[in-house]
Order: sequence, then structure tokens, then C-alpha cells
Amino acid sequence: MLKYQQVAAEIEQYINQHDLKQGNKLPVLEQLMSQYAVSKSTITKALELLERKGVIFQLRGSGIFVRRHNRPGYMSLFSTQGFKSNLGDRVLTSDVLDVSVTKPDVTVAQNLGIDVTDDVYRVERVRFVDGEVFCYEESYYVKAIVPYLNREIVADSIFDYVQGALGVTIGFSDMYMQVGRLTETEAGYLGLQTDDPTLRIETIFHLSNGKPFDYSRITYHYEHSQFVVQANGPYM
Amino acid sequence: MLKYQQVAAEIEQYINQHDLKQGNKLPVLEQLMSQYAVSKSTITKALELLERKGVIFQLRGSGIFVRRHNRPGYMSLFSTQGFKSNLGDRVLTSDVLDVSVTKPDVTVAQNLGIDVTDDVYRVERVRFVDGEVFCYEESYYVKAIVPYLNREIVADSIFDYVQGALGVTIGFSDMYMQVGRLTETEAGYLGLQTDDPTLRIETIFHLSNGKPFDYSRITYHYEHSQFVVQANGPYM
DNA sequence: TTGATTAATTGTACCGGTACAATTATAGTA
DNA sequence: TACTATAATTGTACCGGTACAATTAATCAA
Repeated sequence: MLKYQQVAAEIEQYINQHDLKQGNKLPVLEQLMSQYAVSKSTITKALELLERKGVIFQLRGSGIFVRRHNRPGYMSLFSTQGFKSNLGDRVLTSDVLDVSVTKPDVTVAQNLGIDVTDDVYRVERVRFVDGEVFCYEESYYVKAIVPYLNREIVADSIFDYVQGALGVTIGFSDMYMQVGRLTETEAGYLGLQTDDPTLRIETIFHLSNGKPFDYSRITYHYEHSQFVVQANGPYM
Repeated sequence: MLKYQQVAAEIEQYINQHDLKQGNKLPVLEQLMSQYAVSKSTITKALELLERKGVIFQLRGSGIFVRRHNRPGYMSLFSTQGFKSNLGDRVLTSDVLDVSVTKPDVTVAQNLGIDVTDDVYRVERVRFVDGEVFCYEESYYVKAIVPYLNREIVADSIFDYVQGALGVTIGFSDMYMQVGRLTETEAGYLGLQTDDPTLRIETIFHLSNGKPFDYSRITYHYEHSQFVVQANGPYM
């Protein structure tokens, strides 16, 4: 783990353990520097990371302050999307409906930037948060990048496996979201009625070299899913 | 405008003007350095900004590449949320239903961190993209921070006014989203049926000093709104 | 006490540099 | 040709430093 990531993690841990509230002030830069025994640019980088994550905000001439949103029950949109495994104390489980190798249809192939003759893993899951139905997910993995999957891996975290055992790094993702109505099969999986409202998110995950390796379609249970997104300022 | 912001803007403009595609390679760091006549750390900062914005991705040992998503018709979730006024070539218009000074109810007051006896501006709008109904919005501004609003300002961009004329800077925002069904009045504004599906987003905008100044509730037309969010890697 | 002026505090912009890890290109070998 | 070892390329981590703008605290005047 990089030094600035380590420092960021420690500061975040400190904030959580001491249950600091929105607006609470952290030690000044110079003190953090000596406290963690790193240079100014390293501590700055760590703080920038935490700022992006929505954990702190910095105010020139004033100090470094804790940032918090005050709505329990809302999950970070990104934590449910592979990134930042921070689900708090909620328990995430899965019913694995399918893990198989197939050929992609044109839509899937196009989203993954591959040919319809290339192999993909198809994974189908219903996911639960604290025992409540949360979403229905259908996802496709490029087999050339993810050569092996099984029910055990899929029941846990695919991303941890991919980054751990396969040694590839996930770079970025494009999420496409829209609201619609449930189909009959989706409604069955989610325990809802056909034509009930739903949020659909399609996501294309790319490796850090830019290659797409996972295309997934998630259909959320509209009563059991509410999200928070902490955005940072007008960039320019 | 800061130097690194300026450089970032120029690079982005270059990418758009030359219509570069996903994966296209930009000049190497050292060349960009001399090309824009800035130091390494400045160009790095500019590129980091573009990376966060989803315009490029960088790959160590390899180069700097253009990043693009390939779905026209999807709007950036953040561009519709005050930040990054990049709506492409779409035209955004508004029907202003109400601009008035009132007292907030408990919910509004709590979200804005003020007292129910404090004054707020209430703004109610129906917004259109290229003439199509896009969303219904009800928002509240802390009058102590935004002392004056009128229909003309509100029909245009409130945020530009606040940052321009009032000289305050917007820092960050917390967005809370969930799916539900339309009420009768909402359906009326959006030209839909009662109980039709909808995406609701509540957002609390904070100044850069951390003070909330705007709380808004937006109800989106589910057939005319689809969003893209470009996320960046597992931070740690 | 109030208000304005000045000084101290504090984060950020910008500069420059070294070391290194990941990638890609090259040379060498079978 | 195909594979391996080596070298060149290239972005990132990390160090340190100066100048400055925004905020806050202290000082002074009325």
C-alpha cells in the first residue's frame, strides 16, 4: 500500500473511531506532517483522497474539517458499484442463479468491445442487504481477462478475486442509469409486481489500461435502495 | 483562473476540437510541460483534474489516453446538479412557477442547518431540455447567504449568479436519490400519470466553508432523463 | 463596546528534483 | 520464428521549498 493511501486510511479510521462530527477540526497540516512523519506533499495527497471520498473538506486559511452526511440508510452509490468496499456494518449476501461460459449477444459484445465469437462469463445474482432483497444483477466478464470463475467466488466479491488472484487492477467505470418499470421475471426475483418502478444501472468496468472487462446490468428494488452521492465542487 | 485549470481547459478543448476517440494518445508529460510552459507538478495537476472529470486516463509506463463514453443522450449526473455546466449542445430552459421568501418547514430547516424562523427563498421550476419536460424542482436558499433572487435570475442559472454577483464559492454537495411514484401534482407538471415511476434527488449544496445554502428536491421525468456517471477507480 | 486595521495562521499554487514501477521496444538467443 | 532477457520510455510517489490568498486572531482607534 502506498504511503499516502496508508496515511489517508489512518486518518479516516481516526475520524470514525473518535466519532467526529461534521465541522470538527483536524490537526493542522504541519502537525499531521510530523505526526505521520511524511512530507507535505504526501499528507496533502492523502487529504485530497479523503476530500474526494467525502470524508473531509479543507478550507484555506482556516483548517481541515470533517465532512459527514446525516442520513443513515443511504448507501454510497459507488460502494454498491464495486468501488470502496465501505458498506458500513451492513451485511451483503448473494443468491447465485447462474455462472456459465457463453457467447455474448451484440449488445454485450459492443459494451465490452469484443467480438460475438469471444467467450464471456455470465453471472446472474440476486443480492441482499441485511437479508432484504436489494437488486437483481446480470453481468458479463471477458473470459480472456477473467479466465475462471465459480459459484464460490461469485457469492463473495468478484472484484476482490480479480484484483487479488488475477493481479489485474481496476481502473474506472462508466455507469448509465435510468428509471423504468419491472418486467415479470425481474419482479419475480425482487418480490415485487410487474410494472413496479425500478432503477436500472448498466456499468462498464475498465481495467487501469482502459480495457473493458465487465459489463453489468443491475435492477434495484425501489423500496430497499436509496443512494447517496457526495460530490465535490465545480472542478473549474 | 488558476494555471492548472487553464491548462486542463485547453487540453480538454483540444480533445474536443480534434474529436479524439477513446484510447487516442496524448503527447507525453514532458512535451505537455514545454508545450504549455508549466512545471511538471502543474501539468500533473491539470491531468488529474481531467482524469477526475472522466476526460482522460493515465497509464504509467505507457502514456495519457483519451477517455470517452459512447452513449449520446445520457447526461452527466453532475452537470444537471449545478456542477460542470457541460450539457453539450442541449438547450436548457425553465418555467418559473414560484420565487418567494418564506419560512422553512422543519425538514427544510434541518437540511439547511438553520432555524424555522430564518428566512429562505423558495424557488419552484419545471425544467426542459431541448423543449422536452425534464424535471420538476423545488428548492430553498438560505436568505442570509443569498439575499436576493428574482424570476430573471432563476430562469437562468442561479449558481452562476451566486458565484458571480455574490462572490461566494460553492464547495460540495450531498445528493440523496431514490425511486418512487409520482404524486398527482408532480404528474401534472411532468405530463405523466399519477403513480408513474420517477427518480427523486434531494441535494444539499454547501459553500466552500461548509455551510449549507441550498436544499433542493428534483423529480425527474423517467422517460426523458437518463444519466451517466464516470467513476474513477478504487481510491484505496 | 464597536469597528477598522494589522498581524498571525493555514491551506494551496507552483516550482524543481530523485527514485521507481509499469509498460513497451529492442536485442539477443534458441 | 518465437521466446527471453535487456534497455528505453513514461507516469507516479515522494521529497523539499517559496510565494501567496483566505481566514482568523490580535491590536488599536473612536
